[in-house]
Amino acid sequence: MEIPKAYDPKLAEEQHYARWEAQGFFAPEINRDPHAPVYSIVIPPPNVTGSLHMGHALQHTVMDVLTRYHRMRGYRTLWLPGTDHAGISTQIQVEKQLRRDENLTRHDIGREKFLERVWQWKEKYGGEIQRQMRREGASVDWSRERFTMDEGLTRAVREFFVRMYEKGWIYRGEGLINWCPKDQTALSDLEVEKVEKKDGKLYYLQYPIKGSDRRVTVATTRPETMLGDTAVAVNPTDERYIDLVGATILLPLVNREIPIVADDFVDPTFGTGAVKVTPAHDQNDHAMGLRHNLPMIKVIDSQARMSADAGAEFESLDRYEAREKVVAKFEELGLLEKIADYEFSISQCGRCRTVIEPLLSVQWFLKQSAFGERPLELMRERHEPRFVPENPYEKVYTNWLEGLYDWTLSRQLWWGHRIPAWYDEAGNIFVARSEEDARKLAGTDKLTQDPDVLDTWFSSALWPISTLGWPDETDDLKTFYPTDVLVTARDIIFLWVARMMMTGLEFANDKAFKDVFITGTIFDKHGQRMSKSKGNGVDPLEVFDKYGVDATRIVLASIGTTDTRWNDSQVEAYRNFANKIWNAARFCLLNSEGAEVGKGFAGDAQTWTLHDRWIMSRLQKAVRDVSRSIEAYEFHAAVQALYHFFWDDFCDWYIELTKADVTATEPGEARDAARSRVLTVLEQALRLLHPFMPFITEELWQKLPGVGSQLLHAAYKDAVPTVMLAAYPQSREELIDERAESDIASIIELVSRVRNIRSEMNIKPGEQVRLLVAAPDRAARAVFESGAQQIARLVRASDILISESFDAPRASARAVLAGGAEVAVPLEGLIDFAKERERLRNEREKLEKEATRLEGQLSNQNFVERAPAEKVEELRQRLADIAQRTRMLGQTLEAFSE
RNA sequence: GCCCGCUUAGCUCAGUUGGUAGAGCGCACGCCUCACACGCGUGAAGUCGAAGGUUCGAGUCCUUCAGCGGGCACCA
Repeated sequence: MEIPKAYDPKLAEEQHYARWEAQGFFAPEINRDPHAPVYSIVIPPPNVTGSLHMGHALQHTVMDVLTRYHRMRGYRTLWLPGTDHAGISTQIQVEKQLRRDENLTRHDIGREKFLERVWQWKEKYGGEIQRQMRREGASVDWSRERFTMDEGLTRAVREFFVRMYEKGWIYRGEGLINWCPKDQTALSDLEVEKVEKKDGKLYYLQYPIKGSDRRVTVATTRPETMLGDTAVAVNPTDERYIDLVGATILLPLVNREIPIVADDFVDPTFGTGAVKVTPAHDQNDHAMGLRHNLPMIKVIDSQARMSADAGAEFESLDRYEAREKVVAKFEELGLLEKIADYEFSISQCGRCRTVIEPLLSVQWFLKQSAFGERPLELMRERHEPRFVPENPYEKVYTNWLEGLYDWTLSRQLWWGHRIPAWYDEAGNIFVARSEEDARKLAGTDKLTQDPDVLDTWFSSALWPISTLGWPDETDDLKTFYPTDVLVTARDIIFLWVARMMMTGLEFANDKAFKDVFITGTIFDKHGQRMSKSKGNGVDPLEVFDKYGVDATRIVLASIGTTDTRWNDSQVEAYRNFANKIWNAARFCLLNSEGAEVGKGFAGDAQTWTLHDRWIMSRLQKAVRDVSRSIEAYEFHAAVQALYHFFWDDFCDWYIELTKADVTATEPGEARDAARSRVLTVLEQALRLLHPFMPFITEELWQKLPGVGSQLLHAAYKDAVPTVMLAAYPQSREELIDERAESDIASIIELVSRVRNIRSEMNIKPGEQVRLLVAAPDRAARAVFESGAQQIARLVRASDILISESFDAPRASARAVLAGGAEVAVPLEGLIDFAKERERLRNEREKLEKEATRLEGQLSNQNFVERAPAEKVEELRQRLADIAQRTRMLGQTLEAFSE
């Protein structure tokens, strides 16, 4: 068999995915066991405009590991993919294209034509991320792929809206909302980000009081809004102003008479203690306006320009121009007291970073406070969902649910779910599942549908149920809901995670998912968040190209929930690991004649060689640790267990220990058995690795002699053989053999000590040494005797003499092993006595230090009395062993010094 | 202002019931040893952010502080 020396990931990556997909391996229907347990995950739908970034790759890897693991465990497994229509982003993308290619705006071509364009765009460019997911090896069920604007999901959205409206939780009303003047739409509070403004200014403006010479000074960061002031507020307890409450102010520039009102909201210690009130353009002022029944004058329009109500002088000025002009006017009038430097934070659009304008307008809202009760109850009573890591996310989630406010649902966009509300000519509202229903309700055909669409997160909130068929009671919904885990990033816990919980509990009467796995954030190597605008993102596709998908995946899996700085060297390390796997398999395959997976480990374990019993014992422990770790979402631990089992136990020791048997020139039963065993262990390791490294494991598994449907999990027994449907190994406790492990451990220690001597004494690698081993303990001696040939091979010894005690030549390098065995390497003419003495002294020093520490601990009465007896005993044993070894080293050293 | 997290070897990170500090990379030395130089062997390297406390015993529990990073509230 021709097998290249180095693993080329491309070959495997190009072949297997298409075959898996075509064979239907990803769909739950592949599972033929009617009683199989169910495991399901819905993907956080990436934006249809998006392309893969590291965060996706991380989430997808975690989901795929879980999916593949459970599939191999025989679960009826569904990982459901899909994309989000991403209202604003997509609309803007298409508008840009329209402008670039045809110099048209959406208004030029009209709503209907524009939407056609968006759909065309989606068909043409929307498949990018799906292609990239195939590259990742994501084992999603493409037959169930969904898009948030699909017919079924659209129906779900309308159903959601209508039911909430009927319940009175959705309402239409005037409110002060976040308006993005660039995107020309309302935004929910969650889509707004606060940014510190370091070079901010605080303007102190003086307002004259009518019928008095006094002036009240107010401080503001937005002087232009004074044109819309309808009051000045002071704290009722503020003695400076108490006599002014009820007085009238003559508002400069506009000459409006406005009252001074008293309101607890005002902090007397801030600014001047007097606040200008602009109810139409500030959240707090709006609340005060409602409390005091103040007029609400809109002086800024949706373009962030001053309106007619701002006065002829200011009308149509940009808000910032207006600001300057207002300040200049105040200065002219001698009413500008001062301008102070002031740091504060401004709200900006989360998408385009334009400064938000609070605007008073009529919108649709959802009363989330009512909606949040059941998720809170679920957390309090059943502690669900379980967040991984629990800290700090459980608290973040809970705190948010405890302080819910109304959600602005409507968006002044064209691309999205149209609000299912119609108006008759009198302006009456009819909310219905279809226009037809609305007509029936209204008793007229003359209806106009609300032009707005819903916040994209409205449809996202339904994702786990809508993708499974809700509002119909489909089989999928019955089978796969609730889902097992949601894997996502921390920044959408409120926007999405909490809301899915709300809708799931409301409509499907059950939680949307049992667990929530919050992935870590991947930063660049300087600790900066990766972002498009900074251009510091690492493209997963490039990493795939450079190091292979499997290597990237296993690194991502071990990142898991940790915030980490990306560095390629880790991926390189796992690229090397992949190559190690490749070459271990290469070794097995080059020596596979007469051998088959599954053979060799038949019969009584006691008839196997020591190293066979050892590797099987190690394998069981690895299997146990890996499974446990995956189930606890501790992927890092799982990866470590796999890495060290494969590299250290299997490659460094097992293959080396069995090599002589496997590569024996004489064919025969013994050689066949040794070859079959190494193949069998390899095959099990490939299965264990498969969820993390799907491509290389499939590539190699397919090459192994003896693999076939008998290795598949019973639920897939009719399927075409593939490692992805093989049964995930289960730990067999009866094969754990502590005796074999300690026996091999002593051989490993012996080999390591001799290698150390060779290295320290500068013995040329090609040079053979003689080895003398003295083991007073009969059992230990038996172990060394049985492993003599292997030991000789591993330390390059020409011969090895094992006895109860020895009288080694003086010119020998020596070491004392745990348990009191001793080893000597005669080095006639080669030994550097001074160096050997130093080596031994160092060794003794280390032991003595340890002994001193142990003695100290054991002579502490408190310790002996209070620590558990077995702990004390353990330390005594250790001390005894060390004392003996120290003595022996001392003797050796003495003999040396003569 | 309130709440939370992080601080362990030069770098990136593990360390889950408190009981001899770990990995990978990097570094040093020696090796193309018949699976693998994407490799093999050997080695050096940490007062576990600081100070207290609880305990026979603390990287691990408690308190305070410092640096970094989150979340929430406020921001006239």
